Amino acid sequence: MYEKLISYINAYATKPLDEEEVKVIKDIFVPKKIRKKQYFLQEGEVCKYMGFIVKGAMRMYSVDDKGMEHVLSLYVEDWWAGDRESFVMLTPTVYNIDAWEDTDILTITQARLAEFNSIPALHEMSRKLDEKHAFANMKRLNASNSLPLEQRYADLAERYPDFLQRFPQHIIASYLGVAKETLSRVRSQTSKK
Amino acid sequence: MYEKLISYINAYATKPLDEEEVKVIKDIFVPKKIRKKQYFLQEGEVCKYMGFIVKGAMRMYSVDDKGMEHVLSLYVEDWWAGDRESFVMLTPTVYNIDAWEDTDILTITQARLAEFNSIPALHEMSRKLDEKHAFANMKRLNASNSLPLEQRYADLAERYPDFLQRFPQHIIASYLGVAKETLSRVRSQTSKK
DNA sequence: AAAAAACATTGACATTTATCAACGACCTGT
DNA sequence: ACAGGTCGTTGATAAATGTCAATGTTTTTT
Repeated sequence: MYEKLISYINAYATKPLDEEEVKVIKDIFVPKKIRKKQYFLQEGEVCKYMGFIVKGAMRMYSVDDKGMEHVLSLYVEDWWAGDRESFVMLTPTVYNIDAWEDTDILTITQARLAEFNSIPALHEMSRKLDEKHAFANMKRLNASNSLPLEQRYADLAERYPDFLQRFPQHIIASYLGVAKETLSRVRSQTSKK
Repeated sequence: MYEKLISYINAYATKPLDEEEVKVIKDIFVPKKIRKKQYFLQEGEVCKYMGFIVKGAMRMYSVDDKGMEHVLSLYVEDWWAGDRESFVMLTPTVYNIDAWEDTDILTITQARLAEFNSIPALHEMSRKLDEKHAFANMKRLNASNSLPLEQRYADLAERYPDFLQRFPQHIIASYLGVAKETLSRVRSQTSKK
């Protein structure tokens, strides 16, 4: 259960976790199971936990005026699920996160994370994650304004092939910011080439 | 010159800077002037400095295959200019930043910032900035997929009225991810109501 | 096994936005 | 003062995407 998390943290760290730290990590991260279709986070709540996905798949989405869902993030193994803004600022979230498959996660609260800032590798990872998210979002934003849909889909397929395997096309379409019919047509056009 | 930066850092800090720390800050941030139209950062370079804008206005943009510019960020007083990804990872940037007005900035290098991680307020601010950027981009992404342009423009006008004053409309249009003609038409429609 | 739900595709059509071109207003540097 | 650039607007048209509806398939549930 914890091996994945340990090696994930070490991958981000300058100095790997020592035995003592590993013990602490095992202590402060609480395992949970989220069944398919169940919420991990709901609009209006404060995001109390960040969750490291050991096994499974989840999605984050918002719901607009007309009740339409807009997928903002997809998560599979080795990703973190949660709304960092809500988590850090303790403000109510405007997003929802639910499980797309039965999912095992390791959760940590803000209080416990702050408490163990003393573990440099953990701190470093957390820091780098923020940066990584900021970049990733910036790039998506840039792409959505400058690249044709066909290319954005191809990029996604290359970069995160897992997504295409594990989420249905209408979810992928929403993630790319287009109607499911549009994605369907772009795909059929592309495959004819 | 430094007052703006000091109070900016304090605004983010749990514990304000003490005198000693203020002295250090003044030491490690180097003031620079960037004249209108000059580059602060160019595609292909590593972003060596993050710059706190004391006075002036800048923009970050990318250039696509066809030579079109896409504005990703706009900066005025009290904002940070730079590509954090490049800055932190020491990788070449794909963005350009240039001055839209004559600009005074306070710059800091990655080495010096790391060196003074010991100043908690500085560290805290840097951390929170990452989060803030990630959120802001996430929200823009969400908005661009779920809100009509008219509303996105109205939101921008309300949230950052400065931008509309200080950048021409074709820059604002690019920032919103639409052609300048489209923004022009949306504006004229809106004003008729 | 049957029924229900979720999913993907296709067609017809409406809407939004991009593109290309032209024009005039307004800076701005010399 | 004027020449050149920047800026904003408008029109005509094309392209991309959204919406609505129908259909068949697959998957899930009972």
